[in-house]
Amino acid sequence: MKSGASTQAAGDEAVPIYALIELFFFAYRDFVGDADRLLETFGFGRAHHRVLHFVSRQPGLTIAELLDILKITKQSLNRVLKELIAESFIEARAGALDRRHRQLFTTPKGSRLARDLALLQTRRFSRAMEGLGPDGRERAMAFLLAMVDSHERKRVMELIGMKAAEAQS
Amino acid sequence: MKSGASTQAAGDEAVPIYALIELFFFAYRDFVGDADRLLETFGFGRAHHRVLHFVSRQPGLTIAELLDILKITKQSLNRVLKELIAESFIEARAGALDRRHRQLFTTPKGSRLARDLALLQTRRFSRAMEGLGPDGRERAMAFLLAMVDSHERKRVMELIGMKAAEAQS
DNA sequence: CAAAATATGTCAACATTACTGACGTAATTG
DNA sequence: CAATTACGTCAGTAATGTTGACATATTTTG
Repeated sequence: MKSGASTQAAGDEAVPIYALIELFFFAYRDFVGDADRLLETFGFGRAHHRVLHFVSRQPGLTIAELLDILKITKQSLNRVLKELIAESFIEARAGALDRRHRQLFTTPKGSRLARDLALLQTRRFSRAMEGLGPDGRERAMAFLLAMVDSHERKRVMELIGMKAAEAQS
Repeated sequence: MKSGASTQAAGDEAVPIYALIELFFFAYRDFVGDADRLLETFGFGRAHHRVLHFVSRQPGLTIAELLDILKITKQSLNRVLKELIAESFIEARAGALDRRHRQLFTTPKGSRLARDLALLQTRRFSRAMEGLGPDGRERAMAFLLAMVDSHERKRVMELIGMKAAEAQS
């Protein structure tokens, strides 16, 4: 058995990489914190943010498609979606082809909030990139993509419009 | 005004970096998912994980110090801590110097679970690193550290035992 | 066309994790 | 000994998630 290998996949002598575990925890906490503060001023939480984000990114999304992305139950979605619709951040129309479906769209007000939230988070990324050299962004994307479950990776790449070639380091 | 700058910090024409936002979201979801599944078999949640993790990393931690790391209220901490103590994953002893303090330690059982959880997450990191070239780990750490709030960065570096020199790209 | 399947909405009950506020107790400090 | 500190606990509330059951509108199928 090779000792000191970089992968340390063996079950015997593996040493936890505490630094990465804790960095990921703190980085994500501060990342979502940006959005949390803005959402609070509207009386919204993270659940509202996720719904607003994916509807704004994929206008015309149906309830079923949204549930599949968020992986929550329809009862759970319904509460936050109802609030977003009641306060005119999102609009639901009967499906164009199949009227049983409801297609979701952001209103101008909803689009603006979604964009403001995304820009807050973009700002944190941009600042982080400043100290990371010219290929920092590609490297960060490759790292994050590699952290995603392998069977979900293709779907995530489609969602973000990433070409397969960009995935390689 | 410089247009097309890589930082795009200006308020006018900034374009959200959706790819990074969404990758970070999915990567973190799958990362914590590993631990969630193991914790479920013990009837524990993420709150228990965080407590167990930091106590195992810093034996002798007091309640106040733990609250400061987790940034939750003592009432919130108390419930999960009580369960972890009741099921002998964590032990609380009166403070060595000041008996008002309670110092927290993991039991052998608690250490084992903490280690298993950390190894699950380490495994995901290790696999991710395989496709990222030899300096993937340093690059990932630099990226994540740069994503942390600047005023928290020093403290996080101390916690993970990172020297200042390693922070530069 | 009637029956079945599909997409969604809704009601009820419950769990986890967080919060605020108030009060109690033990130990230390001045 | 009085004040402060560290912690525990009780009560009430909120956000987000769950399961299960049932209603409604629409489309598809036999």
